[in-house]
Amino acid sequence: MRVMPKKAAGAQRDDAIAGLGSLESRIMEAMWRLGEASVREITDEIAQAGSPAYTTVMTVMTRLTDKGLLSRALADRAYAYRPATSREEYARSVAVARVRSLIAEFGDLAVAQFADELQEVDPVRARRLGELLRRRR
Amino acid sequence: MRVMPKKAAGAQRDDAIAGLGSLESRIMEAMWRLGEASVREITDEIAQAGSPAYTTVMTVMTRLTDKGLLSRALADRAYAYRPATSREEYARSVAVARVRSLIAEFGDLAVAQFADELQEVDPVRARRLGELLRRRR
DNA sequence: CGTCTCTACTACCGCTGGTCGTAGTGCGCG
DNA sequence: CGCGCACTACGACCAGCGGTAGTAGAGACG
Repeated sequence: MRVMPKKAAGAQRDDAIAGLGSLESRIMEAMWRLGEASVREITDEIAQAGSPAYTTVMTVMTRLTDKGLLSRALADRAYAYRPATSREEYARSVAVARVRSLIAEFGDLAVAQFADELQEVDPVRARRLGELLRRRR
Repeated sequence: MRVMPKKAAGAQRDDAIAGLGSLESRIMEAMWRLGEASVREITDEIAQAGSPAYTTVMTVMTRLTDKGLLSRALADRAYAYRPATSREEYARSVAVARVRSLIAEFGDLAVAQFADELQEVDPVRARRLGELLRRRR
């Protein structure tokens, strides 16, 4: 059939967590909140804002499974999904990747900018980092 | 006409600098190397690897101009392009953006990971960062 | 058996970036 | 003076990603 271009799709890269799209983020948030859930449950859970269709949620959850962010197991008749990693672990791994590529790509510049930025934005954290680096040597 | 799918296109996000595509990167590198150049000159300059067609280079250079990375001025009959910013400036601005979003998104986690990673990958730079943070307070 | 629900499959949209062909335009040379 | 060459403008296609969703098919259940 001719799909009605109801709202105009397209990835909008907005509030997204880490390297995920906006819906992917919302779903992961819900998954971390619920721990284990079916597509139905997630659909209901994120129903307040923008309510995507059941099948949309399913498609995205399948993609998240392909990406290794969710795992699924048959329970009853529907799949029971659960996060493959904790939110913290995920955040950590993304942070590590980001930091690593930052240092790899920019080297000293990254270090200098990091110092500047941290100093400006949050001197307390800057102090803390100084401590960390001092203690560790 | 029906375009021959000669090689299959699609952005491949490989060796790319910063937030640019691979061809965009190669072109910017060449531009920074040459300082000022025409589409022809850049086409020749990057001709060794994968040699994109003249019009491909032109299209991408136009896009880079739209993005504000290049500026152009009519000289003789062809446009004379030049980098809008130095390589260093560009790298700096990208680094700033990356650092900023890293800190904004991950906060303490970013700081901790940065320290860890730097320590592991490059203790010398870690020491330098410690210096930077100490001196600045 | 008909209905409901869930999954699998398929497909479209918009955007980005790589890849070009074609048409139009202007300059210089024969 | 007119033709051809070089350059630009425009448009188009391709592929991948992420959001969006319809349809078909299979199993559960009344």
